[in-house]
Amino acid sequence: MFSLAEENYLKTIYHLEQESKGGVSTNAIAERMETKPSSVTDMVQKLAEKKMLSYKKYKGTTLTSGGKKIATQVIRKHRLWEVFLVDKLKFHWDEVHEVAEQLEHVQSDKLITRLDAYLGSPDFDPHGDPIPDKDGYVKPTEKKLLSELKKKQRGVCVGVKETSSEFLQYLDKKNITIGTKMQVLGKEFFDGSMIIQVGKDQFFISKIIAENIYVQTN
Amino acid sequence: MFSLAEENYLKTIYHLEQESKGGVSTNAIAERMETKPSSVTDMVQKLAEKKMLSYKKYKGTTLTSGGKKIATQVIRKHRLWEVFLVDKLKFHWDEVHEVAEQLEHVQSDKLITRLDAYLGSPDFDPHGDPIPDKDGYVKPTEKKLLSELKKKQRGVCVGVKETSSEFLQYLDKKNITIGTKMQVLGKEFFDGSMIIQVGKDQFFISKIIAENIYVQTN
DNA sequence: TCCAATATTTAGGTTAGTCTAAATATTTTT
DNA sequence: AAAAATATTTAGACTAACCTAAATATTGGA
Repeated sequence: MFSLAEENYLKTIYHLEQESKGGVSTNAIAERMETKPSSVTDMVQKLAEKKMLSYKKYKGTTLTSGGKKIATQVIRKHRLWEVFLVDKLKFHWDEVHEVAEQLEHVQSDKLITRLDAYLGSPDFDPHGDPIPDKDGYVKPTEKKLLSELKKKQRGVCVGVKETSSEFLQYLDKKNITIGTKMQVLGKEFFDGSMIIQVGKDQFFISKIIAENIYVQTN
Repeated sequence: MFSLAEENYLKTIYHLEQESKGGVSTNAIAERMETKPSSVTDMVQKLAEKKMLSYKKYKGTTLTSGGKKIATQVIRKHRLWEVFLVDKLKFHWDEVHEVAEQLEHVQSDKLITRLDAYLGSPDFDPHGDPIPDKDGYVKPTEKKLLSELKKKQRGVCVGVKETSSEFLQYLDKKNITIGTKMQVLGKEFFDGSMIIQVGKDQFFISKIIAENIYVQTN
């Protein structure tokens, strides 16, 4: 139904809309997709004709409900495949993106239905990002930075902000991964460092670390 | 490295070479790929320039060793994905082809290595076709038609020739699937029909049926 | 062998998606 | 509020992969 290029545009526009509520500019799309603004104009006009987004010359664009549906389906597929790669094929969470980028374009409803079931209908991908359901609905989660938690508060790791190998290796060493529960035992006022409980261990982390771990509270 | 179209041409040429030893004609490729001969000529010339096949105008083409390597890798991926779909996602063996057709073009050596291991390094796909190894080597198997077996001979079902739903359903009903062991108990001379043992059952099959089941003998 | 049928290639055109360069809008600065 | 800077669009071109129609080669039969 939609070409690979069209799907990628819709996906990117969806992400940009999430990041900064409101219309998305031509240049923003071009930069994110590593393409030229003139190419973006072409494609945006084409997708607008297909009613996938609403667009006024010089005024940026927004996804229509139709466009949003396509975008979330692509994102759903991307994230399900990431779960597959990590859970089943034992990839590291920092090396799945490019492969998922390809797998997300495979067309087969049955495949996705089955894959989802096979993986146990996960709610989050290996980076902690929520997986849209078959209707494109994304559960609105209470995602905060670990650094925002107060003393005694608990949270579940649902993702990271920084994704360098160094950082991920640090987390591995501390046994922090998606789904890891943690509690703030103490917080130092002057530098924002904290002592946290993770499993049976307690240890010190700097503010920098705490600002790069997303936790879900409930 | 190679485009989707290029990979598909190489794969098709490989299959055609197997089927009828010797060079492959432009028209044969066009027919198999449901495209026009003129398009084939274009692509064949392009692939010849890339040293993927050797080609003399009006004389047909053959894969070079480089082309063979690409082709077998694509086929390897196709067949591994088919195993995944059937073994893990519980697809029926007659509905995996189109999806595998898409999955086979995903580029990632690590993905294939891991997938292969995850599936237990299978030797055959769900249709009984052999899966090339990482170097493109295809184990030369003693594959015969069931109809070629003599009385008392045993074989393991490794595939089918006919792939219509009707036929596959017939096989299901008789509990014949890939890996099913069978033995010829008796053979009728005048019409080629036979009585075979499958598991605990013995039953009659016509020559037509026997001519559409591949078995491996050893 | 030579002609007709068939196979193959060439020539020229189309579409999707990209690009550069130039034109035009919008926004920011003064 | 006009000029300068920036953002966006338009115009025209390119490539990959396809197509149709016409030209050319090969092959098989009388």
